[in-house]
Amino acid sequence: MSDTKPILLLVDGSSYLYRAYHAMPDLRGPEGVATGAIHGMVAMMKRLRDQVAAEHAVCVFDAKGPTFRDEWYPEYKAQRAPMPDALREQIAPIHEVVQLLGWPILEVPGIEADDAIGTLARVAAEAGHAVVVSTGDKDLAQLVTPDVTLINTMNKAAPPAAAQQPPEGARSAPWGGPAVDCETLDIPGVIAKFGVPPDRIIDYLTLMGDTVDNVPGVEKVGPKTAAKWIAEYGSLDGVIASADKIKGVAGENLRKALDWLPMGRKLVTVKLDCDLSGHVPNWPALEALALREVDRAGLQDFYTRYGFKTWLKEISGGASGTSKAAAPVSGDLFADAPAAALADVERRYETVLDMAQLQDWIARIGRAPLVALDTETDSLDPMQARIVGISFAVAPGEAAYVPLRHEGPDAPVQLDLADVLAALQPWLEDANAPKLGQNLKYDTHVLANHGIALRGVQHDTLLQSYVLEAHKTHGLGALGERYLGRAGVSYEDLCGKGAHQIPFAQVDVAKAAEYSCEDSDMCLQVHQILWPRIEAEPGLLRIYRDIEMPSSALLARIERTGVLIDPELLQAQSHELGQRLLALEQEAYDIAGQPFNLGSPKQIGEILFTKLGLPVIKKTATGAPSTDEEVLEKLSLDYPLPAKLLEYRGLAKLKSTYTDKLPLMVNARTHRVHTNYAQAVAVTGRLSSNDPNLQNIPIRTAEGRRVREAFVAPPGHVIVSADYSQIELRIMAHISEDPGLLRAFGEGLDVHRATASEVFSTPLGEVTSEQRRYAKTINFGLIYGMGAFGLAQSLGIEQKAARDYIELYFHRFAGVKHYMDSTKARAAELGYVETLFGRRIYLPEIKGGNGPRKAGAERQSINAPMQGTAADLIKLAMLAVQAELDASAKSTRIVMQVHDELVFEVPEAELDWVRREVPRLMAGVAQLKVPLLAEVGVGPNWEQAH
DNA sequence: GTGATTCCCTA
DNA sequence: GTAGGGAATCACC
Repeated sequence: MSDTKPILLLVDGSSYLYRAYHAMPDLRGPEGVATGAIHGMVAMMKRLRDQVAAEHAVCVFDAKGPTFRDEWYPEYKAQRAPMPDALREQIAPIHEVVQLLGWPILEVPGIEADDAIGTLARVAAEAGHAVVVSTGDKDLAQLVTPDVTLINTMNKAAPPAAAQQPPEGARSAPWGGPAVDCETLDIPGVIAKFGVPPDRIIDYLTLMGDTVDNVPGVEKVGPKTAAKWIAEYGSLDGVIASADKIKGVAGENLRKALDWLPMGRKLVTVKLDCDLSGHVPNWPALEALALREVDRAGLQDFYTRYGFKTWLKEISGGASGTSKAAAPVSGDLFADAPAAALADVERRYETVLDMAQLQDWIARIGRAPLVALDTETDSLDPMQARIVGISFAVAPGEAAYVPLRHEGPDAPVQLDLADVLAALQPWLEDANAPKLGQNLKYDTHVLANHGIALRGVQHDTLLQSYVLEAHKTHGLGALGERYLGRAGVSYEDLCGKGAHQIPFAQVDVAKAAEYSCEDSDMCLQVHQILWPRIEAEPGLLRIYRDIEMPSSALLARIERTGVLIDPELLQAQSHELGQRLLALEQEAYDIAGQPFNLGSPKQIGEILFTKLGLPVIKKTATGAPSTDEEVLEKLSLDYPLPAKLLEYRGLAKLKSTYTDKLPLMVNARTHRVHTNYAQAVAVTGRLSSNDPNLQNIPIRTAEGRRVREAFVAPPGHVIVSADYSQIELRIMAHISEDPGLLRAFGEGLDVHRATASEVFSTPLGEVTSEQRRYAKTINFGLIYGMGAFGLAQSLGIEQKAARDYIELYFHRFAGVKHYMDSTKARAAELGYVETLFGRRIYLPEIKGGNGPRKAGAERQSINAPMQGTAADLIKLAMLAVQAELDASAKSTRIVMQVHDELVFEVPEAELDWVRREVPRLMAGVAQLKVPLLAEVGVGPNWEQAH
């Protein structure tokens, strides 16, 4: 594309409407009206203006009502769901604000946005313009010519006039073209993405069809086959001409579709000769489409009405608010607009190599209202990692990197690590010096490894993103991409990956500085976008400020404490397990008549089903005969080998995952095991634990439980375990207000027994253990959003019988039934569910998903509020308990959290206090309509503390 | 070496 | 039926 031609920017407003609506959280303005789509559109239109140096532009929308395609084909778009009300009511404001932002808009009755864009693109190109079409719709790839380029702004944005390099870190597509997420499509780009050139896109779409618009193609033909055929036969006509030569099911389907294809082609072809007179002044001249100045006063009013505080501040002349130095402006009103920040802010990154420079930066971070920091280290293990360098960002674009332990022939002489840390220590440890970072729990460990106690942590972008949209990814690269329009250099770009990875210390200092400064810088800028969004939502603010931020610091402390294990005991168990495995292996070989790998499901399948001819009970996802526990259990009733395999599996699992592994995880310095709690992984708000996972230590079997004997207390101490009793059922009772459940918990009954008593109409005292077991399974099923199928499976009964039980249950516990129905309905309406404390869990597929996915989302909508509220409660409990331990200067330490259980290491002298206070604090974190109950156990090890 | 598959441990 | 982490095998590069 020529860089001298004037640029016309065409925006496919309709395609972005939907995407803005679905991509944005369900934001609400001051009066509770939906603003998510408006917000998304404004962000995108602002960003587009910044990124494309266009003189002329127009935002095109679909008009209401039928178009010529409906006349050709009445079923056109017939499948499409009506526009959601929450979006419909945002259309008028979107039109308004797009115009206020200076854009001409175009909406022509009877003409779809695509056709208007196609026509404008053709006319403009003929008049000597370079045309940029911004759309999320792949169909428009057919418009691409040397003068017409497509960009997809929601994903990736780059000025189209610039040479198009795939972003660093983008993987090559299989055919060697630019990565698919580099969304600038010129002719080579289209070929790379679709496998066919732009002038064959129509043919390609015709073959595939378009389910969204309800245009059929050839059945079973997707992108791969369509591209393959076109490559082979040159064009759709070529494919049609060779239809009888094409083999297989696809060929048959093609022959069936031959009569349809001409109509399909007509429908997917964008019309390039629409009459826009009367809608574009002086059509076909384009002068009327000049991009205008923004209407400041109008925008001010608009932003006020819809509660867009950040933009309001910005347009009212306020700077970013964080920095003395506002972001340098490139002559555009919106240059420091959040969504455009990183691309536009001039970068002033420094590499600090002498003491004077360091002192200067220490002064700057001391003055700055909020500083982002990031440590670079030599290890991913937070307890081992040592600093290689550290960076700070004080304002957008202003950051410094202090290299400390870079090695190699080209590495410059660097400041002494100890000197630098000593100089930084007062600021790092100053609780009144506000700091932020991305996952500062990690940096807290790293600094602690050097004897520095990081304080003054006010924000963490990992947790901000998690609180706002837990279901998305929260890596800094992803955040940069999502909110700043660029991902930045990735760690892999810098260090490589896998076996080829080099230590950070061997990275060139200049590159390391760029990377580290960019990370801190991005973190600061992402914060400027996310923090206002959290602040604006009282529920989310509470979760973030009162739960997640303090939990992060506490988790760092718990991880650092670690837990003492007895490696010798585990090694003895390993040895014993090894002996028994050896024996089992031999027995299995004898029965099978040959040796085979007992660890290989595939080989087990061959022996069991092929050689020995046992019946196949069920198949795996790939169609192979399953050998899982349930299957082997069934088979072991009639055959000897499956029982051996079951026993082998169980013991092998214990040995490899636990008794072998845990001793290897003991930290050489502390002689303890330090897990890592991932705070932003589980969408419901739970923690997860890894390296090692201490949340899945066996308990179900006596065999497995022995592993817990190795989790011990040091001399003079005991292990105390405190766990919430039936916390999720209690939460269900609270939310549903079901009288039966409320009463059962209120009276302190055994809830499963009480459930059985109701369901089976049996007096409480006469409930059999089997009835109780059924009730317990039902209760668990309810928490998981079960259906009859699941219940039948886990009880081993007919689906019909399971359905009867469920019906009976809902009859007796009508409040629970009502809760299930209303939470599903609410989730479908809002697209998310909430915990008692206001944590949000988005369920995108409850609206958009297909059958099974939608059903899955409905189950999540039932489970997530319970699991999530339980997660909130135990986090609050941990904080409350630790606060009390600190306040009364106790030495008792929290050593583990296992979802509804807290494990403590307690000096014997504090045992009485802990037994009394911990359950009291745990029960007191919230006042529900049922009491919370925490049960305490004490022992020399974790097993005996239960 | 890497990623998918299968299996299994926890709340 | 919910939410996680992880080991071993095996086909692939």
